[in-house]
Amino acid sequence: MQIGSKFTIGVHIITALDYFKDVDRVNSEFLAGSIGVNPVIVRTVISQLREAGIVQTQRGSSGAELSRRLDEITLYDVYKAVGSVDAEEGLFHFHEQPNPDCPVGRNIHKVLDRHLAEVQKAMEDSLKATTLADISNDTKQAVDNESK
Amino acid sequence: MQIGSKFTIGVHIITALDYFKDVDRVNSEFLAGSIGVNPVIVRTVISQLREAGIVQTQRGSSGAELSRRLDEITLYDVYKAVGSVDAEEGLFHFHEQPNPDCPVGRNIHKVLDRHLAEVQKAMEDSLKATTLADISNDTKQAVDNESK
DNA sequence: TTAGTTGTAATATGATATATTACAACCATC
DNA sequence: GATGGTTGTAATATATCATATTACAACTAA
Repeated sequence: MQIGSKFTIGVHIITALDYFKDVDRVNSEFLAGSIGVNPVIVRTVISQLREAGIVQTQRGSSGAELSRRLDEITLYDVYKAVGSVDAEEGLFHFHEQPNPDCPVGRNIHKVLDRHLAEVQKAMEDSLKATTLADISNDTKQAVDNESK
Repeated sequence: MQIGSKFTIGVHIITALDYFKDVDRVNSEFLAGSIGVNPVIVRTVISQLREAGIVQTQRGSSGAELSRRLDEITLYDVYKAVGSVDAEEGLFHFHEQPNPDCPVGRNIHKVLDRHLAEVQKAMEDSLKATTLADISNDTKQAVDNESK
């Protein structure tokens, strides 16, 4: 299994919105061209970023704007915004019908859950350690290095 | 998305193999009954645990045996054994066709990958922190507490 | 020899991710 | 205020994957 590409698409969108902030017509079609996906996917992800307060948009007019500074947006914020992992279900899918008539079956769930919640937290905390400013800077530097 | 239930099924199997080690006929059907899935799923997961050197089995005869002590088996070992996350692909699915004609498009992948590899490592390291002995002990204690 | 079991292939089914079409609502501008 | 471009979102299609199920050969224990 994998965490869906909407997460990396979200990061790509934000990075591009900053990179091309002085360029006209950075619309969903332009972004879709850079990302390599359908424009509707871009609009969907942008909608989710907007609901999360990360970008602002205006219907009918082109181009989303960032609502916060890049160093105030973490990978975790994007991950949450696009719903990479369902908040109810969690990262790990537990088998759904352990047998309540079996001592192991009726206890394993709550025993394991405690540990798995920690694992998920470790992952999410790690996502919080990187900001979109880091990604943006790394990207600009990579572009600079190309011309050498 | 979620990490498939084969992972928690694997943990359940190992816990049950230990819990019922003195019981006869702990075969794939018995385990399937405790877990609440089809016996073929159990046999498949046991096969993967065997390939990973975690259990031993004998064709035709009932009951798998643990190859190592519970405190020498971590959640990470089970996660790896059942292939919860493809080793090639990684935890995060990157959008596959970023545009090489766009400076962001042709650099975002390698920039992000470095950070995402760290996130995945944080998750996996956290899985290493719990052993099956922990799960087993917690389960036995939960069973003990039931009779109070 | 017989009954029970494992290992695995083959297939079915359902869920989910992504792509695509379509269109109403909206904006900027001439 | 008419026009062209755009967003937001619903509806649908398609492909991939997780899980379930059937089937059976290989094997073991008695």
